[in-house]
Amino acid sequence: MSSNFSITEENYIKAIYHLQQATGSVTTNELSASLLTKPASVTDMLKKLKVKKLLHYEPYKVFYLTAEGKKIALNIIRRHRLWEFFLVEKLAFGWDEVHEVAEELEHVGSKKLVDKLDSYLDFPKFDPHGDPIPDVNGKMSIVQQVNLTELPLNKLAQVTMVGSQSTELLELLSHKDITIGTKLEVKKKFSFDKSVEVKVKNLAPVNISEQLAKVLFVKPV
Amino acid sequence: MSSNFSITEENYIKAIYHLQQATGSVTTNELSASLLTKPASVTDMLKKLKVKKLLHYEPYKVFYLTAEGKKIALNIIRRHRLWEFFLVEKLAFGWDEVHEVAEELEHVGSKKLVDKLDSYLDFPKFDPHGDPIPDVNGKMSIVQQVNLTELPLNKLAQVTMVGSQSTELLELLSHKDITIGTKLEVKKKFSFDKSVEVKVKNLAPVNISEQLAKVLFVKPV
DNA sequence: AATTTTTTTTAGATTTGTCTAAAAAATATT
DNA sequence: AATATTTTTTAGACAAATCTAAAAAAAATT
Ligand SMILES: [Mn+2]
Ligand SMILES: [Mn+2]
Ligand SMILES: [Mn+2]
Ligand SMILES: [Mn+2]
Repeated sequence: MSSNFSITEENYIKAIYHLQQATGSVTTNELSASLLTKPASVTDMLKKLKVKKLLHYEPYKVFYLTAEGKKIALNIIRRHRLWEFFLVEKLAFGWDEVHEVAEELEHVGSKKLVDKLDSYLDFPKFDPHGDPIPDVNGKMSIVQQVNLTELPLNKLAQVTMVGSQSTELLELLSHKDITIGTKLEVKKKFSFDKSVEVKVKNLAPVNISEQLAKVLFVKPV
Repeated sequence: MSSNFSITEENYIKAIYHLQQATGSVTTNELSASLLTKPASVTDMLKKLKVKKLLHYEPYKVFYLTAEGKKIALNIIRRHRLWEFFLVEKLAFGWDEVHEVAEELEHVGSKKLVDKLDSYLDFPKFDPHGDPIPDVNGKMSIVQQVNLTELPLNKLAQVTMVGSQSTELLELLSHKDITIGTKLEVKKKFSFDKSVEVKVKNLAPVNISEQLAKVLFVKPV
């Protein structure tokens, strides 16, 4: 039994979910920008999602998912992240290559497939980018994490999440020998360019630019 | 890079391929029956596939895929059967449960995904029903197989393919301890009901009805 | 060879998701 | 408070894939 919603509807639901994580609600323009469609198309879909009781929506107001809408969003995100995990762990994809493929796989709705995949992967809690994977009930692990720029000096911490999935970021992190899970300490902060000197394991310290630090999230250990 | 064709187009292409395996060409009515659509809808799509140079088609004539159309069909079939293999071998699906799921997964077109999946599965040559899996170049293994009803007495043979994917067949075969690969010999043929007595391994002989024998294909070893 | 039946195509309508252009509402600026 | 700008919605059109009903062509029957 595949999902009751079209691929298009699922993509809207997921996009609304992600956007409303920031402020609790979304605007037409934000959503149209995020989906690369025109605001007029968004309005059409909002009406449709309202009829299906997935969205709280009144004309000219901000909108947000109903409890049911959120449940469906979490299920799509579950599928997306499980497939990303599969692609990296089993098929040896790089984490910069998995998003587009997962964007398609996430729409295969068979519950049996998803739950068996979850079990096969040993119920992973985080995807290759460090984002939490909702479990079969939609529950996700919350990690008490901070941006690397906010980590105090000499406090041992572990990289938990990256804020970008670009090939360029992966290249840079590979070069610096940093992945999700890497333990590090900030040894020095330079006010001139806001770069930080970081010690990874027992290796020589490496310099991390402000731009890089901003996309690295860590959990003190 | 996903496939250039819509899911609908892919389903038509694949259906045409399977139907033309029998006689080399297909009719509008055959195709509409196989896809559960109306003949008028089929005609529309035939014109579209002709424009895309995937189909040899003239109004009121039988039609068949071009070389390009066949290539695309084989690629879809490759994806379908690789996913079926994955579902049975890795996710512990029964072979009666995989078809519908593969029907969706086959439309995820990423070449990298398919080739990596193939490699991960160790380049399987046959799917769980014994159907050959096209390789990356569209080549399939041909098995010299005959229907069980045509196997001579006392000739050792191996089950290579099943002609149905129903739960009922799987149940019956499991009960008789027969799967793809099982070695057996026909010991006796009964003309009254055309059933056959078959010896599997060193077990006591089992009786196989005419209906069952007709969906079992074997290769003499 | 003419007629009937079956098959296939055409014509026109419908649904989903998209767009552009214009109107309406909300927000910001003077 | 009036005006200008931005945001959102409406109106109408279009492409893809489907349908029903009718017309045309092919095949089968008499
Ligand atoms: Mn998607
Ligand atoms: Mn991810
Ligand atoms: Mn399909
Ligand atoms: Mn199969």
